[in-house]
Amino acid sequence: MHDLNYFRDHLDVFAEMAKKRGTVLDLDAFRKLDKERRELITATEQLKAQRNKASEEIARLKKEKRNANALIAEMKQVSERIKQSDERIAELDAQQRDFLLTIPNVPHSSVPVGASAADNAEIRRWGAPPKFDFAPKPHWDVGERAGILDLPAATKITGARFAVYKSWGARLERALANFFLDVHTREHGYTEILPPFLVNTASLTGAAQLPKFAADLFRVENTDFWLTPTSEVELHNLYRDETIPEEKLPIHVTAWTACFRSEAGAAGKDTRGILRQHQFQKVELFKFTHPQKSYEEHEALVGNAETILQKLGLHYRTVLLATGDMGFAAAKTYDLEVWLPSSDEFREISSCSNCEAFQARRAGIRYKPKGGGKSDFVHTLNGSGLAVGRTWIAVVENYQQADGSILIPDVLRPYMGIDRIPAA
RNA sequence: GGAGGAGUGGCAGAGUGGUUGAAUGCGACGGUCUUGAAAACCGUUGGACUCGAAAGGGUCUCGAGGGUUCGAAUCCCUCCUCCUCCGCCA
Repeated sequence: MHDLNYFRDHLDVFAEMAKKRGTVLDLDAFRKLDKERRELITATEQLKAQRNKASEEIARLKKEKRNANALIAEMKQVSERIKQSDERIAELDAQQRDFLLTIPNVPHSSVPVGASAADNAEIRRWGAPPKFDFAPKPHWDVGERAGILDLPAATKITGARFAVYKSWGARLERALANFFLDVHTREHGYTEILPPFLVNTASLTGAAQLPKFAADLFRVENTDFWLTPTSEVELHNLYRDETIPEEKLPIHVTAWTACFRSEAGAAGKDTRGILRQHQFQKVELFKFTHPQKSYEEHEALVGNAETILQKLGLHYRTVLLATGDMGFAAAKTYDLEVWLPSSDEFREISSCSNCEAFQARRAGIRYKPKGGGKSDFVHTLNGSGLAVGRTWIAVVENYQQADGSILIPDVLRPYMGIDRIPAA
């Protein structure tokens, strides 16, 4: 959500931004609503001041045992008017809030302008595609052949877009999550968090998933609980409605959770295999930073995620998303795309965003400057470090062998206890 | 799930309809004293929004939301959270 005053004073900036992101804003309606609201607030506060003064007066008259009936009668009228105004103001507030909540963040000036993923800018590549003396198979083939992935079983138990991992496949998933957390906590200085997997409406609104993206979420019936779509929600809300002393910044946290997404708009997309699931695991990186440090922290965060891919020896590229391809809350986003040899393409495995004060404002997360002074909103950053399921795919595809076995990258061997998943 | 109890400022803890945004204590900050520190003493000390160039005004805020009233931290209703006991349970 944007700062109301800033928004009001920079409507042209937002019109321009909407154009870049490919949406339209009804700014005339906003102007009208805002004008009525402000005038009404000013008038009502004057009435309240009058009432407060009269209340003191009444108290004094009563103390002196004098008659205050005339004043009380007058205030009765005033109170009635205040009540009506307050109701109208509440209506206008709600309308204004609803409007502001649906406006996306303003892209940073370094973000390429463009309507779609085609306009994204490749920043760098690492490594090289592995060479095969046979045609590499897609992960569902490799997984099934090695007996580590059972999709029919998942369909029976739950339905489409769910997976059952078996034997070394289950072990690999667990090994990856542990490895990620160990690197981020031991080498990158993040504090490990294990949060709830169910979150409430306020948390989702604070993290900018609601009200706009309800259709992408699973909700638990008859409760205010939703299945978390990403632990970004939980980590962000760790400090909701809190003011953090500046000397505690930056705060770096990481969490492993399951993530649940309805994939409402993805019918027919990536239906084979486990690339796009209703449930997947992810290790998330999250930072609360001083506003002036957020862009250097952003680069560092992307580097933290890249480190994982490098340690695993997986070929990948780093992409700067264009305005039209960015998420709602982001001001700037890098995606990491890992090489999948079966389809000869890069696929997203991490998305690292600087949301600046956008989420912090929605959730009321401030910092108090060292020398005193006015508190201000922190900047928040999030990134996958990494998506576990997609890393599983990348390892299985990139390290598959002609005989159907799968080599284990060196860094994972202590976690797996073997150096190769045998062909079944 | 059943029965009780409680939610007040950074913390502890008063306050049950009228100059109470809130006593008092602790903490924190500034000062006096001291070679330095402690102790003692003096003073300052929530936040959000808003009008104003500033000085300085104003509104809101005692878990949340509603209600009663001229006026609510105080009375009523709903909800949330925490604590105690019982039951159930990984």
